[in-house]
Amino acid sequence: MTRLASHKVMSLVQTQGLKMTPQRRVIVEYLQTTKNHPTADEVMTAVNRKFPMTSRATVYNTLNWLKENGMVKEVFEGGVVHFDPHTAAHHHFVCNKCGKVEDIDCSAINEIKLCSLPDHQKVETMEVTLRGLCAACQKKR
Amino acid sequence: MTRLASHKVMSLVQTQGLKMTPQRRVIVEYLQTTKNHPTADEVMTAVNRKFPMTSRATVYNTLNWLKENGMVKEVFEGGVVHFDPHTAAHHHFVCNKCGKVEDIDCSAINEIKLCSLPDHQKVETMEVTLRGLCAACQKKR
DNA sequence: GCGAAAGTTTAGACAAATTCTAAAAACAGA
DNA sequence: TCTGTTTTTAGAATTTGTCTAAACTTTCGC
Repeated sequence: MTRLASHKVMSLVQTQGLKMTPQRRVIVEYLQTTKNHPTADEVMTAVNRKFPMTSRATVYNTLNWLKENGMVKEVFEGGVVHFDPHTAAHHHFVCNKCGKVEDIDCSAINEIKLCSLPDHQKVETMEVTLRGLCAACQKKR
Repeated sequence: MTRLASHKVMSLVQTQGLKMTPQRRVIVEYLQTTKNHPTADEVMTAVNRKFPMTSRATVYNTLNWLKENGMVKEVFEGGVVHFDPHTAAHHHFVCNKCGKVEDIDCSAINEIKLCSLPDHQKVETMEVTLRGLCAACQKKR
């Protein structure tokens, strides 16, 4: 369940000769504490609660930088791009009704066995997306 | 390997009290024959070869209507939204190098067994995304 | 601490993708 | 054919994301 870790961000900043700014700090903090997979817009809103002048460019630059360095993953669910700060191997559950995306621990899914692929592709990683009804939407029925 | 079937579209049209127009027919035909996962823009271009006046709105309306009725799936590849007319249960292989997406037949992946989910979500469908190197990119090495 | 060099942020312009709107056109049934 | 409804169309509007140049911070040697 490895989440985005501050010390990793700090060492990235150092080894790349970058600077740690308050904006970057707040974006990383928000990603660390959120339970969801926020959209760029949700990150924007959260950051603006602390720094009302933060521009879209800063949010996108920071998210893209984190993404390029493997600190967050981009996921597409319900027609919208989300950012997932949970980068260790894991899977997703998407609610067909409310669109919410939840992390599913690797251990919940038994070993997946592949038969040989038709085109002999070399598989490096695999991820499973489950779809259905989340707990909350089941109750609403 | 079920692909978008005309008779299913026809019965959708009937049960929903809609009309089968030439534009809808051409969009469905294009989706049936393409080997790829086209973007909305590619569908637009294809349809305009037969009906040069077809507007964006019509293309998007039709694609969204097909999507809402489960006749096509929206997939996100290389930062762009594509439409996948191949709706029977199947999986995807994404090349980490060239970004190409290939359909993987269900039979290539053995039964996936779920342990009980932490939050008791009700799973309806599951799909696997494999990532690695496609045949072409392996050769280029 | 101070100041210079480098990296960063900002606001707004820009671009692409998608949705919305109002009027014109096409369809299906009487 | 007439009528009412559904569709299509062109273009405007919105959304999402990128780019730019000028102003501003951070870092680091002094």
